[in-house]
Amino acid sequence: MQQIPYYRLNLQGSMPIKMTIENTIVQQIRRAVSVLYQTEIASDSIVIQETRKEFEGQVTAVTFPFTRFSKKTPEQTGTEIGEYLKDNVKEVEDFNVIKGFLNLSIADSYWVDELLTTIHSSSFGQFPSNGQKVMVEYSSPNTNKPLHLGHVRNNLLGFSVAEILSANGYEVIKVNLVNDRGIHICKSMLAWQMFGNGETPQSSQLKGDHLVGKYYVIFDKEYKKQIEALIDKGQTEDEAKKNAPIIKQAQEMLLKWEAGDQEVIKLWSMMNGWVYSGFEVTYKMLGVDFKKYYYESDTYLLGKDTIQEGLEKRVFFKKDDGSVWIDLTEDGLDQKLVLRADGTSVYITQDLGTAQLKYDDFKMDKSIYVVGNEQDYHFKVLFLILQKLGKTWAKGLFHLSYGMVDLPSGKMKSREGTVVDADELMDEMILTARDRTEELGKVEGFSEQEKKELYHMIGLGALKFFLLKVEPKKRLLFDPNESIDFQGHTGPFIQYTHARIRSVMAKADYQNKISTNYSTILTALEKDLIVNLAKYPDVIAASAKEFSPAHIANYVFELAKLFNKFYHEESILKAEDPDVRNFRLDLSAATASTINKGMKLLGIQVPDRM
RNA sequence: GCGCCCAUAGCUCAGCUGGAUAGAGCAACGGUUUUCUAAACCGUAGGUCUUAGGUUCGAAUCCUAAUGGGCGUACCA
Repeated sequence: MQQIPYYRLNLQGSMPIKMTIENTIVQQIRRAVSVLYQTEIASDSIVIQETRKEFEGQVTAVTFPFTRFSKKTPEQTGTEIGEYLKDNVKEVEDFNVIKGFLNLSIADSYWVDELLTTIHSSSFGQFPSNGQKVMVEYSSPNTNKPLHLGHVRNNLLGFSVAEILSANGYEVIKVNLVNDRGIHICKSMLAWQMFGNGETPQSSQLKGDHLVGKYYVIFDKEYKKQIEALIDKGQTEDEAKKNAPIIKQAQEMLLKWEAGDQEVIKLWSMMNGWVYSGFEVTYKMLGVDFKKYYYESDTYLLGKDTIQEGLEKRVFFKKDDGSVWIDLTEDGLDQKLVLRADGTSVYITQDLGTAQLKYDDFKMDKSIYVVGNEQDYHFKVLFLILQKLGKTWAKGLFHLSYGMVDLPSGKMKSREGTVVDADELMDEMILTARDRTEELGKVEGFSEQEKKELYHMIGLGALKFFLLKVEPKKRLLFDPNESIDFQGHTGPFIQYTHARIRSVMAKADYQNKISTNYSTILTALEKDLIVNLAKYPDVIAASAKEFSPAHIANYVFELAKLFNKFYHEESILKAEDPDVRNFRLDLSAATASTINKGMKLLGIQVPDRM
C-alpha cells in the first residue's frame, strides 16, 4: 500500500512544510473509506479533534458521517477504519472506539521526532514569507488629552496583531494616524490661553499630554458654568450650549487655525509638541512602535479628488444645495453625505483620501484598522464606497473592531475625569509587581537595574495579558478597585513558569538540544506537553485569521499550566536515567522557548528569574 | 423606528468550521514544601449555556423570534 508522502509543498510553493498528524490522518481516512466502502469523500467532511483527556489517544475522528457509506453502526465503522489505519499508517500505534468516536494513539516515536526536530527548530511558529504586505493602523490618539485604558487596549491589540501577522509571513507596516487638529485641541488651547498663566510641562512638572489634558478638563468646567448661567437667564439647554461664549471662541480659534493664523498655529504646534513628547514616553512604556505617523492636519483636506472621481463615475450625486451624497440604500444602508454644501470635508471625506494616500505610499495587500466598535457603521460605509469606486485594493481593508473598556460606573469620560489614565495605571502595576515580588523575597542577588526591569516586565505583563486574553470584540469590564491579579490565569503566572524552566536549565548548564534518538516510553504528561507544543503553529495561524491575540494568550496559559503539572510530578534534573533527564531538559527548553515566542507575540516579555 | 454587537458557574472569561459527561482562573472550603522557584500543584463545591421555537443521528455552537445590555443611525471625529 502506497503511503501518502510525508512532506508536501505548501501553497506558496517554495518551502516544504511538514504535514501535521491531523492532516496525515485525514488523508488516510479518505483512503480507508475509499478502500473499505468504495466511496470518495472530501477532506473537509472528516472531523478531527483532540482526544478528550478521559480517553486513550491523542487524535480523534468522528465516525458518524461515514456510516452513510459503511451502512454499519458507528462502532463497527470506527473499528474498521481504526484497523485500516493501524495496519497502514506507521504513526498510528493503536486505537479504540467509544460510541461514534475513533480515538487514535499516535506512536511515541512520532512525538519524540516532532519535539526534537520541528518544535526545537528556532523557526518553529514562524511561517515563511508569503510575499504579502499588510498595514496595521492603530493607536490613533487625539492630541488634547493623555491616553487612557481604552487606548491601551487599542495599542496592545494593534501591536500584537502586527506581531502575529508578521509571524504568519506578512511584511507588516505599523502606522499611527494622529488626530492633531479640530475643535477638541482648540478647547485645550483656549483654556490654556485663558487660565494657564504660561504654564509649561517644565514649570508644572507635568507630562506634556497630562498638562494639555488638564486644560481640556478646565475648558469643560468653564463651558458648563457658562451653560448654567445662560439657562438661568432663560435659554434652553440647546441654546445655551450653542451660545456659551467659550465654545464660540473655540470655534473661532478653529477657523483661525484653518486660515493659517500665525499665532494660533504657533500655540497649536507648541501644545501638540508637549503632547507628543508625553505620548512618546507612554508608547515606550507600553512597548509599542510605528513605522510611520500620519497627521490629520496633513490629511484633513484630502479626499476631495476622490469625491470628484466618484462624481465622474456617478457613484456619488450632487444635491441642489451642492452637497455630495452616496445612496447606499440598495446595500441596506442609508444615504450618506460625503461633502458639505460649502465644499468642506466631513469625517468620511478625509478617510477616503487617507485610505488612498496610504495605499499610494505602500501598495499593501491588506490594511487593518484597529478602531473601537462604535465606528462599525463608519467603516462599513467607508469600505463599501471604496469598492464602489472600483478600488481593487478595497477588498483588503478590514476593520478590527474591539469593545470598549467600561468601568463598573459605566463609560469612561475624559471630560468628566472618570478615566483610568494609562500612565498612572502602568505605574501602579509596576508598584504592585514590586510589592508582590519583595513580599515573596524573590530578588536576592538582583541589581537595582535588574529589579527595575523585572518589576516593569511583571507589571506590564499582568496588564497586557489581562487586556489581551479577552476576545477583541467583547467589551471589557475593568474595576479599578479590584487590582489585576498576579495568580492564576495571568501574565505573571506564565512569566513565572518561564522563569522556573530557565532556572532548571541554568542549573543543568543547558545550552543546546542534547537528546538524539530517544527511545524510552513517554509518560502521559510528557506526551501531553509535546502534543500541546505541536499545536502552536496552528494557533498562530488561527489567531492571524481572526486577528485575535486572545487565542495565543489562552494557548500559552494552557501550555504553562501543563508544564507546571509536569514539573510538579516528574523530576527533570533528578531523573535517574540520563536519557530521560536529557530528554526532559529538551522538552522543558522547548516549552520555555514556545512560551517566550507566544508571549512575544502579545508584546509581553518573560524573565529568566522571578 | 431601523441596523450592528454581546448574553455560558457568585465574579472575570475559554469553548475552532455542529460531536463524547460544557471547561479555566478568581472568590469559598480542604490538602501538598528536609526533594529542580508554593506567583506552583492536588482535591471539594459551584451550570435549566437568557427564553421559546426550528434544522440535525447529534446544538452552548447554525436559523427564526422574544427578553436584557452595549453601540450606531450627525453637514462631530
